[in-house]
Amino acid sequence: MNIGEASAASGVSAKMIRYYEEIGLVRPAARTGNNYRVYGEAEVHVLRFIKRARSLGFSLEETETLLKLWQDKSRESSAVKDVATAHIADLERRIAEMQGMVKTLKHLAHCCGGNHRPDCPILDDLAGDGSAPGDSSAPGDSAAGLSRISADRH
Amino acid sequence: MNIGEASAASGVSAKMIRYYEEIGLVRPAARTGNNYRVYGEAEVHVLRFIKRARSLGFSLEETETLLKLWQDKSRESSAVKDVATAHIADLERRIAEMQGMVKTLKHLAHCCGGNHRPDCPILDDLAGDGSAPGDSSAPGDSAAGLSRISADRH
DNA sequence: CTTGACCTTCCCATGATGGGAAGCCCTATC
DNA sequence: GATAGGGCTTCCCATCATGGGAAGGTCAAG
Repeated sequence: MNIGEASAASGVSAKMIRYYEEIGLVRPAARTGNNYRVYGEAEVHVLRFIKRARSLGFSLEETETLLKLWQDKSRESSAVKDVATAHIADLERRIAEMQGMVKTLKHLAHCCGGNHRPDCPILDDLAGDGSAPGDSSAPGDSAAGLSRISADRH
Repeated sequence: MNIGEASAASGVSAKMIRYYEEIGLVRPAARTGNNYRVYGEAEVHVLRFIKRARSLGFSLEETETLLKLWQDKSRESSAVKDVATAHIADLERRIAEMQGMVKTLKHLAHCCGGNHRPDCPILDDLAGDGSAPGDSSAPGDSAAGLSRISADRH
């Protein structure tokens, strides 16, 4: 199996398969005479394991841990559960963080007329108080165009 | 005000203030004779605006848009509301995605004994079927140590 | 005059992924 | 046999937002 076929069989892009090999997450693939990587069912199985772990939000580092536990037949299931439990806690923390943002934003959006008039509680909140940006001493427009952000996309 | 004071007053690190200037999110600060950046209240106000927008999860690109709207006195509040609404939708999409992960993980963790024995439904799920990694034809351990991931931290 | 705390610019790293160039290999078609 | 196309290789670069740190200039206090 070439890398393209292994990619199709595992759902991991060829680019990522090479990357996983480079960082040592998977063992270096065997090579044919023409220097092509060759894969068997076992390697594809490992790639699918990684793919599944990634889809559950595990980092590559956590995935490495899980992969080692998977291959360690004398593992204790508590070790696996610990990794999963820590990951759940991390996800829940991030979910709560984002839910807080959503709550605030929904409140602000609800209070915003969303019409042709300029008064906007969303901007008022972002500004901290209700004042406009350049009212005290500055020349006014402080955003001079995000050239690097908006233009350098290709 | 030097950059350190502006940083303390705004909550934005000096590193980030320089970066925001570099990418054009904020106007280049005035300089003193010794080439130090100087900031006034208006600039700090802008930095706080950015800080608040970031804390609500807006990207720098979205923040740029909001900043321009803030400074555009003839804006229509609907434009601001549109940005916020799109961001809320994005957050909710990501929250739902993570909640799906949590749901699956909690189910698996619930089914896992978490004891000294090796059988583990979490690993079984990641493996797709119930088989072990190297059972078909491979030499066994496919994770050869994530040297780049685990060792190169400094 | 030294020390320490600032400031400056410049380069590099993160995490996980994609894009793309330059070049080699194989197969199918003309 | 030549050529076209597609797949493979390595290598470099980009993302997004942020931090670390080096090398060197500047300033104020001791």
